[in-house]
Amino acid sequence: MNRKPHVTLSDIARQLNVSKVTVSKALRGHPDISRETTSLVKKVAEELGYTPNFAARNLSSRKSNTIGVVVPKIAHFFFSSVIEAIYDEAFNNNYDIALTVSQENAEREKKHVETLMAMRVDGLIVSITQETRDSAIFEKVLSRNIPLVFMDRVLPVDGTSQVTVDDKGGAAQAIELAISNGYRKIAHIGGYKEINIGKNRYEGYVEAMKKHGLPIEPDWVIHGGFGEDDGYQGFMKLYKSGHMPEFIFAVTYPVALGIYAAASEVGVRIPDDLDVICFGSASINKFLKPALTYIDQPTDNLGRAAVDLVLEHIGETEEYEPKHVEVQTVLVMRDTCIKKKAAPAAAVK
Amino acid sequence: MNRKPHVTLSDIARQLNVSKVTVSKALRGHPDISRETTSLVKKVAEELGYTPNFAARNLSSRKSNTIGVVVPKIAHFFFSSVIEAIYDEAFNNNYDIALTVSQENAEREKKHVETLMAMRVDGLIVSITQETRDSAIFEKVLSRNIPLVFMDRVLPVDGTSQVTVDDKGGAAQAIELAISNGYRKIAHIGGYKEINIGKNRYEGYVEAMKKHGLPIEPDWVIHGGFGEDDGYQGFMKLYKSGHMPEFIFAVTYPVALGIYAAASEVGVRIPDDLDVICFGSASINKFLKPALTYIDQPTDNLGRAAVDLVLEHIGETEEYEPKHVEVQTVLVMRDTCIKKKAAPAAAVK
DNA sequence: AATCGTAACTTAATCGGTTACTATAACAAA
DNA sequence: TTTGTTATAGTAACCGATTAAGTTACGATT
Repeated sequence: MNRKPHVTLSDIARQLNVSKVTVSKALRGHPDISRETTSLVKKVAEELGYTPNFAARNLSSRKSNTIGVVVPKIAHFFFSSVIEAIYDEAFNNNYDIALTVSQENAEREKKHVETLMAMRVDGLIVSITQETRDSAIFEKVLSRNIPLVFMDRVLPVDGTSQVTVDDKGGAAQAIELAISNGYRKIAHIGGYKEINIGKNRYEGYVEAMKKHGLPIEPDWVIHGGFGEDDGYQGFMKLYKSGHMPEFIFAVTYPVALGIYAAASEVGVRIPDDLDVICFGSASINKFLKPALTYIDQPTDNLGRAAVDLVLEHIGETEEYEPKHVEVQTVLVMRDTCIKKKAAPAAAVK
Repeated sequence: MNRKPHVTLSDIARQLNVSKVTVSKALRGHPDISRETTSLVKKVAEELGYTPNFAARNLSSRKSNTIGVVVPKIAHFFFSSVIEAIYDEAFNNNYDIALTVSQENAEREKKHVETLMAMRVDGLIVSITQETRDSAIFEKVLSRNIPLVFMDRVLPVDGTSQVTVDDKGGAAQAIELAISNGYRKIAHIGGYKEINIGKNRYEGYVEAMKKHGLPIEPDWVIHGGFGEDDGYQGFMKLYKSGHMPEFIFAVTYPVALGIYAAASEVGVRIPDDLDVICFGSASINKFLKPALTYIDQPTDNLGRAAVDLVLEHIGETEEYEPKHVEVQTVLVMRDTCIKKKAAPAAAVK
């Protein structure tokens, strides 16, 4: 492709017989330049079809006005919602977003962080992959003094800020509801224990169980990934053991869907034979039969909080104080996790 | 924030007592530089923690190695899937993606295109908003000789390439299936006629109907947006008219979901009282009761084809030839749009 | 009248690379 | 010996902005 040369500040300057600095300042509304000159410059810029060159601007000003984002997935209700919020919040603050997708692959994640550093992003928002264990690359980010905010899925690295969901509290709330509805045999199909959301949701489950003096059967706690397939496998493991619980707390919405799929395959009816609750949701939940009762993660708040927090850090001139923002969850009642054993043969559905 | 100064080529050069050009070339594996020097340079770069400065690189090389993308939505199965494919395909070709989200807002869309031009993206992939009618900004892109590929939702602009789905053919296929299953009273809740996907799916419907000599009732064709709410409203309009069809072809999956919601609200049973088919799907379709039979849009192919096409255009040295790639659809049978009126009281489901 | 302040610009340097030439040495070919 | 190649590296200019540090003119101040 042969490109037409782009219009530059100098082109405008030449046309008006002023210096390019004058043009630069005028376009940025700098008070040095008189009203008339400014409007003249703007007029000519428009006529010539001037488009600023961000590379040049970033290079000389040493900032990109961009926030780098690394997420493990996009085609997933939780992340796509959060990302939409991030874009919107950044847009409202006149910041650009450089989004990258790690595909749950730690190596890609590392590459992306390097790319974003090369772009000299002003700050970074990261949600780590399922498999991320090494924090070296993030230490490198910190050593460059680039504000780093972990979102939802965090790695314990000193000096980083975090925006998370109250995983423990939300999980406990889910279990409390199940118990108050009469369930005792409660299983948990959870995520990896090495990552905060897996660990904390599991702990919330454990705490609530203990609080009510309920035993935690080792084979009723299954740890794995956060996807549909993990839910499917988890259910099958429980099912094949022949030792079925009456209730399952699923670590994510996709995991719950996997449970639905597996259950329907082997003829286990939800919620009659087995009841379920889960952490997170999706827009289509209302079309699910039965619709899942769930612990809602306010994706919009999460995204906005993450952006606000990096921006805050970017604004701080000195070493910034790491901060931990925790977003509260809300229990949303739908068709599952309902009262167990209503008056026999008189259940008013 | 006070940032540490970044390591530059000159820092490495000084350390090794060579010129920065040598370093630059070495790092890029230029044959000018000997094996030993190259590996020495790379070693020192590593030790010093060198991170290239993309702004500087882009500025002097006059290319960004980035493809700009503008989509109307993210938190939507179709787009999030396409975007994931776009990211992946770009990654495999060593290109970066600059993603922007217009939120179905033409004004934002325009701003985003301007930003991407300012970033000097090497090419552009755009899926327009529902409301985009003005092509001025896109003409501007073309006048700069920046390859522009419209994806899925296209605007008729000379000189642009397109990657679309065979909307007309897919729609016709859906109608054919309905007719072959015995339906005659077929309605269409469609999108805006001003935009290709709305227009072509509508035309596919019309053609198939005409081909089979079936009348098209004016009040059985409803044009609107592509969201859930549009489906809900569309159904309600049909319902309130008292003149109900026996079958609806929905222009998108969300529209079909809206129909489901409205139908269940007023007690119309799907597929018994009213049967439905739609264009597009979502990963959760299998959990829907009844699961929708649909015209599948191969999102992965779409995304990859779009990237491949821009890259092809970017690679062309001369004026490029606009190209139109059409991705084929696949009819996927699920629980709806099944044979009507099977042998009475003997329907083998 | 000398000094000052300020509005409105301009000059020069710089950001961190890349590109297009140029230079040098070593060795081969003639 | 002369000329030609080739491998390897260096020089200088430039990409298109921004920033810091001057200028200039002119009315105000004392």
